[in-house]
Amino acid sequence: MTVTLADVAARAQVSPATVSRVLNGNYPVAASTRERVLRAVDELDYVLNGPASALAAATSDLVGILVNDIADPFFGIMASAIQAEIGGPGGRAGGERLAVVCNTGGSPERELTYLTLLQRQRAAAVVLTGGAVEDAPHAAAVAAKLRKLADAGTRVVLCGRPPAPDTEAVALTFDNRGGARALTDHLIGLGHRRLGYIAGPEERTTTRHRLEGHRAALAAAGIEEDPRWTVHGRYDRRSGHEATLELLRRDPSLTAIVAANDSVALGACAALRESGLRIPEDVSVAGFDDLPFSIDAVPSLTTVRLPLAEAGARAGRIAMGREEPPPGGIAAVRGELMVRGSSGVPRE
Amino acid sequence: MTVTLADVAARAQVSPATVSRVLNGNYPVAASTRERVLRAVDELDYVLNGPASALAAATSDLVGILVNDIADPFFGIMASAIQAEIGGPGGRAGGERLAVVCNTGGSPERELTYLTLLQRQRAAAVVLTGGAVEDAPHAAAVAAKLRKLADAGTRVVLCGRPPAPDTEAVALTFDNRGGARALTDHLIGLGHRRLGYIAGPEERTTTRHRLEGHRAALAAAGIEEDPRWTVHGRYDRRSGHEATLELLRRDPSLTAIVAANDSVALGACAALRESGLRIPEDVSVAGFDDLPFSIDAVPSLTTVRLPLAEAGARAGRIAMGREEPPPGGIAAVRGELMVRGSSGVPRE
DNA sequence: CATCGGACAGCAAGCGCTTTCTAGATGGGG
DNA sequence: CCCCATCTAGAAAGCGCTTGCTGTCCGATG
Repeated sequence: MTVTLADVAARAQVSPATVSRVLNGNYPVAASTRERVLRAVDELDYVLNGPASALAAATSDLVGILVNDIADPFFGIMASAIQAEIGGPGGRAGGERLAVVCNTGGSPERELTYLTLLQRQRAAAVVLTGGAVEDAPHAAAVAAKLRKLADAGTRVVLCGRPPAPDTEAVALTFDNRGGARALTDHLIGLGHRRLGYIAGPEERTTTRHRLEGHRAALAAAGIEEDPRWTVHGRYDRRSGHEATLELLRRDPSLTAIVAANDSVALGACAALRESGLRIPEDVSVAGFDDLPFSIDAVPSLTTVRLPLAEAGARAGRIAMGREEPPPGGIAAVRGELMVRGSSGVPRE
Repeated sequence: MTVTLADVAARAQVSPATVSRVLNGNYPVAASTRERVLRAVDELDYVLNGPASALAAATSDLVGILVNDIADPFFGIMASAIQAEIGGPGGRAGGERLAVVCNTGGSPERELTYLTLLQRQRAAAVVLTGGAVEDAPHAAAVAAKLRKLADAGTRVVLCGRPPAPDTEAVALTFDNRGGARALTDHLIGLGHRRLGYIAGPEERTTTRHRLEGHRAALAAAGIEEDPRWTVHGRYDRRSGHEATLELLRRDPSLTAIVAANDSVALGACAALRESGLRIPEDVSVAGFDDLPFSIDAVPSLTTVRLPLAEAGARAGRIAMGREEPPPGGIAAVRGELMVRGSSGVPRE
């Protein structure tokens, strides 16, 4: 029924071993023989059996990319960059690898299951993107999994994620703390003293780091933070909308709102506008990430640009062994403050 | 080194066959035996070898999702919905499948290569999303590939993509023509007579269908189209920005601009604003797709909502054989006109 | 009490490929 | 002119799992 290596070998009048060697190209085969084999492959329309070769060679050409939310451009951009370097079809890399992205939906269990699935497939490499969940047992489970993957020869790279201790995983970490600090510093510099903060989900590292940076800026300026000024939500627009209304209810005198990311900031803008407040005359708004749509917002969004594509590309290259990992296996990727129209001098 | 089925069997004092049956659960195994096996699996931290079982069973649990651009929420939303139904970890489905998304970047060659890679992996199903390229040889090559995949037992579903003739592939097609028609009808109804159109890349089905719908509306209203009113570009914001400036240069008297999709529309809005034109007082703008950010634009975008998530979910279920394919293997998915602030009565 | 059928468990034959080791050529140097 | 180094191709042993078929044990049946 299906064409096998043996069929090709028969047609080309060589042994299966030779066909295999032609296809893998890592063993000398005479040019004439090679050509004969390739012709047979073509004529029979032969397609290598992936599982069989993975089994025999004890390695596969699968590379996994884990993302929290595939519908979010934040992850889409990174995934795209990673994949381009992994070299799926058409990539810069030579061999054809199946770069696959797995959507964890932010759930720790799914993350673990995907990791197991990739381990099961004997993946060549795995790149984990996005913040981790701050749950000790889960973190330990993930670390154990990563260790096992590394043992099995799978290269592990973390992109935009804190390092995993006791692991061989290379980590490219975003400097969320520093970016948030710079952002709030900017707002304080404009004269703001009462700043609302819409944070992400409580248990995520990204959430915590950004919040810490924000608070560090407040502390440095001698501003005592009012607990009512912080609201937690999800990393989406809707959440920003709701949280803003809540903040406004709690303290109508806020002059600035700092959001966990750009989507949240956009939701905040909508809520402010609906409440009859002008941006930035009445309230300044700031986001984080600098996704493509942020510059198109009206007014355009003040935010922190994260080099998502660059970091992803680098992670991809490291995963493929085409770039040296950073010393110590850890590198911090810095963000850049982008001051735009949504932030201004506070009223009064 | 690595733990194998045989190791587990030895530890549980049963034969490898029994362990396999416990793990696959499709053969009667006494409860006590099963428990003993599971304990051994746990103690040894055993992970099934995917390639080996795929080889032996001649099937794998891999499901491929092809998208044009993973960084575009249009595809992200569909992919997410498909994946949720495929049942990757945590999905509704029972078995654990590795749902993987492959980024073709809109390139026909990559698309083909990914298809081959999936065929090589003996994928259980493949879902192709997004418009196809209108190139006869390529279309034929894809059709041939899809036929081969189907022959090998891979279920093939097209989501938001025109049917592939002579193929067993099930197609869930977006009614781009109808949506575009309704959108332009709306604009004409408001009184617009000079409408610019920013189309997508020339050779894509989606581009052509939307443009045809637009032109049908013009024709029905007896409006003769000026060739200068159409500009082709890519499906991104930047393209919308450039194309709008070009349209304005060609004919400053345009009162409406219809964009190939929402991202393009946003770019158009930015360009109009920079040119000192108000939306919709001076120029109305319309998009397509109704992505999440469209409602947040200022003014919010008049567009056509495509039920991306619903269509993706359905495609996923069909791919898993959990839902009957539509009669004839083809179903049209209709869009819904969303009239918002960016469209209004033309000036003068 | 002998027999029969059902419920489990094991044997062993592959699945299609890779790779080590071996063998046959070939050709150049001593 | 023979031998050895160099190339190239083949034989065959798995890789780790699934599954058809064959047994075995046991309670139920006549």
